[in-house]
Amino acid sequence: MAAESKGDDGPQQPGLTRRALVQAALRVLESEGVGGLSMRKLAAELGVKASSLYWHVRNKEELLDLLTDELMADAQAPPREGDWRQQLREYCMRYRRHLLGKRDAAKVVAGRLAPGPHLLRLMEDQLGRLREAGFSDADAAMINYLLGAFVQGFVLQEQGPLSASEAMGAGRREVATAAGEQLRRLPQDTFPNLVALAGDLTGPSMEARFSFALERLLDGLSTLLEQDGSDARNEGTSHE
Amino acid sequence: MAAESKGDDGPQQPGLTRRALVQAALRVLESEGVGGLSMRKLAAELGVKASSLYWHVRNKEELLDLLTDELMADAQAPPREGDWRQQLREYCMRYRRHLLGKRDAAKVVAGRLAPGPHLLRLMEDQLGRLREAGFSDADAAMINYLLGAFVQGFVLQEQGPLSASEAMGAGRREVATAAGEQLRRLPQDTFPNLVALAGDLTGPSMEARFSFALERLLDGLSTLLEQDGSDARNEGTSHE
DNA sequence: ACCTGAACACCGTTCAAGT
DNA sequence: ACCTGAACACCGTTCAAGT
Repeated sequence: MAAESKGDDGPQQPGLTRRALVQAALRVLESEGVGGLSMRKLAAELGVKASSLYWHVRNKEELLDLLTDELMADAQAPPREGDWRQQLREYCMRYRRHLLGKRDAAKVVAGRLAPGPHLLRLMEDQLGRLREAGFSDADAAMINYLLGAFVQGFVLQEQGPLSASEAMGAGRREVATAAGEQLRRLPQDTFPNLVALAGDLTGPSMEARFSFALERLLDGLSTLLEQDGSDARNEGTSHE
Repeated sequence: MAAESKGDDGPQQPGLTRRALVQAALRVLESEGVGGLSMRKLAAELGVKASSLYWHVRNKEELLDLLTDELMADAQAPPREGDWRQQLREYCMRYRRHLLGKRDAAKVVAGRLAPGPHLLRLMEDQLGRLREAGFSDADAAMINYLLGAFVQGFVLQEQGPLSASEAMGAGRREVATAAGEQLRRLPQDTFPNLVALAGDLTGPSMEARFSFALERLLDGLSTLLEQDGSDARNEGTSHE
């Protein structure tokens, strides 16, 4: 597979492109997970020895940087329909779905802000919508960061093993109800709230948790627009 | 250091307690970072061979579960003064400071929800305050989860290398201004917003970003309380 | 310019064997 | 019951050497 499309940036085909490297990394990630993504396996996927990779890439960190951007390659911005709130909601829900769709994506992306071209494209688009909605420049920049961190952090928890010792074995639902039982059995005099809210704490799906958090966040953002609808538009707080 | 206080749960001292194991792991984490925390180094810290550890702990995952809870051992709930908003703000800021204070804490804790006794203590306390503030049981449970995920996700980004290839080398400030320059140099016709907001995107400190996000979140939570201040208190939405 | 071979200094985990 | 020795199957990275 992966017939080498000769691309538009190189004069000859040296057998191994950075592009090919990253694509192969993507395949290994999908099939082996982040724990199985090693330089040696990646080399094998490319029919080459591990030491060869270091000609194209400084080290594994750099490879992961490239991979991070590649993970965003086919992410799509939502349609420009509805108000800003609807659009931001769609942005976050799509981003979450996108990350959930690629194996261990959140673990790769996790605190890796190195912005590649694919991410820049999405940032550009989102910033435009935020400014059109009436957010100040400073607020738009903050919101853009905040939403990314929010979704990434959330999916990280969602993709990781719920209770770590149960990494393999039981499904999420069983683990959750088991956790609920455990909470209910706590000593009621020292943990009255945990006992009382055992069901509320362990019942909601990740879907529901995400949705709840997102709506709260959007509520919070809307208060930024409520004051001044006047002409002092792009002079919001300056966050220095 | 670490004279073996004999504790209250074991009849004799077998030389190696789970407690001692975790304490040693904490020390190795502090001195070597999460990348340097290996079973072999941990064993060495305890004056023992790596294979011995597997008598006390199923595998490294379990060790990290225990470590995760131990990282919360000396976390403190904020004083009960001010309104709910002030208290929740303090909760989040303290949690952030706490994680920032322990090397690579966020990376260990990251999607590891296995709740140990220390975390349970904090949850119990926070849930109590949320209910007293007037949040429904379902909302209180959601908020408790949400705030934890929020702070953890945020600190993860903050503790990781900003731009990954610059893991070592330049300080955060230089990296940020360099990123700003890079944004400003983008083609203005395809990235007008990134060019215009380059300063707003790269200027704010992590402190400011966290603060902004937190206030937005708190704004969003307060809208949950604005409707019904009446008697239908603990009958909020049910999030199933 | 690009790739290999061989080595270095590591990993997590298992399991028979010791005491 | 608790710990060790030795092994297995891996890692990331370097660097002289090949072509």
